[in-house]
Amino acid sequence: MDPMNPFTTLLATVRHALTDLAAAGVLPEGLDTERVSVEPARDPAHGDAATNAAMVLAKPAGRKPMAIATPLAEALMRDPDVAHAEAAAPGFVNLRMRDAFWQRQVAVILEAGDDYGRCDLGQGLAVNVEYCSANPTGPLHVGHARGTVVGDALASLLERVGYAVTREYYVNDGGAQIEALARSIHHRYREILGDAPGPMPDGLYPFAELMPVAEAIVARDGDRWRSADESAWLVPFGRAGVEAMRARIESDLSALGVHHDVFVSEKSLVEEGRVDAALDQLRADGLLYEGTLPPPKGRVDEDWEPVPQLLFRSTSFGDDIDRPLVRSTGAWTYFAADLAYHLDKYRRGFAWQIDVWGADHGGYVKRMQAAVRALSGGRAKLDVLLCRLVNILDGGQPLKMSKRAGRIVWLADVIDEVGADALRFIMLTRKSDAPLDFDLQKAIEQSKDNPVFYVQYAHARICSVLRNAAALDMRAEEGAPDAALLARLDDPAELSLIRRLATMPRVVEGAAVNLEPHRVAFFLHDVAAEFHTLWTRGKEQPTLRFLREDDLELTRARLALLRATQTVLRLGLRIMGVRPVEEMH
RNA sequence: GCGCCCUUAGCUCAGCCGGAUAGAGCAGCUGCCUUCUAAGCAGCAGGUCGCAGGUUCGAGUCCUGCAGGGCGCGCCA
Repeated sequence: MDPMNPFTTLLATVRHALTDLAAAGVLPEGLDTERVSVEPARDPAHGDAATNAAMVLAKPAGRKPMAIATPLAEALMRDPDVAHAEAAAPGFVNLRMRDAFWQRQVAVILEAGDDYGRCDLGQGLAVNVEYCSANPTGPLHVGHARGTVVGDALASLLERVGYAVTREYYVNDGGAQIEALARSIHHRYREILGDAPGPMPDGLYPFAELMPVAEAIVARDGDRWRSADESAWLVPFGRAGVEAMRARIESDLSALGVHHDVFVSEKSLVEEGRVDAALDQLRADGLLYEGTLPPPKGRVDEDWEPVPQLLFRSTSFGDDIDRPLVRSTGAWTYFAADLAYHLDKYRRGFAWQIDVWGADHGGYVKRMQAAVRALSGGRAKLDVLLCRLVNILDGGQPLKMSKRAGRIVWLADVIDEVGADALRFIMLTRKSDAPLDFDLQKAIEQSKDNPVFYVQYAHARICSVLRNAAALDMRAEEGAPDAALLARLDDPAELSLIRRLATMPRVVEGAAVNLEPHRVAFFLHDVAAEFHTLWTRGKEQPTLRFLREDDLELTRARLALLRATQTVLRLGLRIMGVRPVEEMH
């Protein structure tokens, strides 16, 4: 039960009325009211809210829906907050609440302050959100932005509804890509020493950001690695590269306002024997075997050779095919290390794990979920949020990145140009599995095509009025206003805005349980729209202006509404990780 | 061939664990700046919700099939 959510209040009211009807013999006793809900009315003509109670209970009660809806409406009419209740075919009960019910929400918001929209849905349950997790082989580029922003907003959202959230980053600091990093740095190293080693070979990293790493090695070690055997420098060069790139990535994340609680190193897991331990556990459960996988069907693969491998029986947990754990080189597969990592999360107390991945890893979801189920004995759950690739545009023209040619748009550069706020907001304006265009020009132009400014403008306008109020000595008071004062907020546009604000708790809950942070962005857009409407009406009709020197009481009421709106915008933006601005430039 | 995701207005997308007459932005058209910031507002126009069945009192939403698009399909991450 969430006291800040007026719709849960109404649901309780409806359930109470149903109990009364049962006591009066209109309904059977002991009906299951689990499916009864109260939702905001889509059409204002239907009132403020509607309940499906009569339709849901018709069958179990053995009554026609309208035979329940009619007495239910009568019972609800007795509630002092209900202005009107009526049954409507095929069995809705439409509720219109008294203005005071909505006006009270302004006080609820102001009393709650920063805690508005919080609830205990999560009941303190630990959840681990792993996101970004880019390989430490280079700085973050724009392609990393979406998953990073979505993961971070999701983490904030889950915190908001009462989960104990850990933000985590998995560092793939082992394996072939680190060797490639080491070789790339060695190539730069020889360049600096004047060896003219030619263009960066395919498969290595050609971008200039590795130069400082090589320079640091020259400064420290001179030319001692110049003609040394690869086996001598591969490890130290790789370590230097990982160290430098991890620092750079953390700085990129910091510029974006993202701060992970935990970084877990894949290399450490392997070195500590955690992979062996995870596989031992699976082996003990009879989930490992030596076998040969069938070749992929309908797809010609010249190189395919049937080879017996160590396999994990993931098909027992819903996967399509069993998965290999050891490469022909004898090294663990990435999946094997990931098994150890997810077991580690479970051991650290996370029965709920969320991974945010790029959509190109979609084929990986089933096996990882199977692994988490297997390793936890079915006690842990893994959700995977897939983010589709963002189309980067520059003035309407697609911008193709090419890692081989070193044509990469670095995240830090984008943040410098458009700002972290615009970037984060735009990344949250689409469902994560929907395509998303990100146009650098539009974000820079700050034109009206840029959605972040619409919301920030609303917040800035409110701040402007509050400043003007202070200048006119019509200062908004700190505490929550009383009912008599709030009763002055009786204009339809004001009440409409209040109703919108009051949906924030259910929007936040819905966004959290469905793992869809984008809903917050759409909600804020709607709030901003209602506010801009009210503002413009004040320009057209002076009696609707917020600051009325001829009516200080009304002014105080409207300032309270503005502060409540400001609070909702601020908190919503905070979930998205976007800073509210106090004025536009 | 198989798996996952997607298909809603001219374009880009919302649509709240099924709910009443499907919404927003952009593009187009018409209005609104001596007045708290016009980066805004009001209005007009625009949709067989890919197609066909099914479940249900009720389907854009759930199920099945089909079509189209995206991603992926042993020892890359």
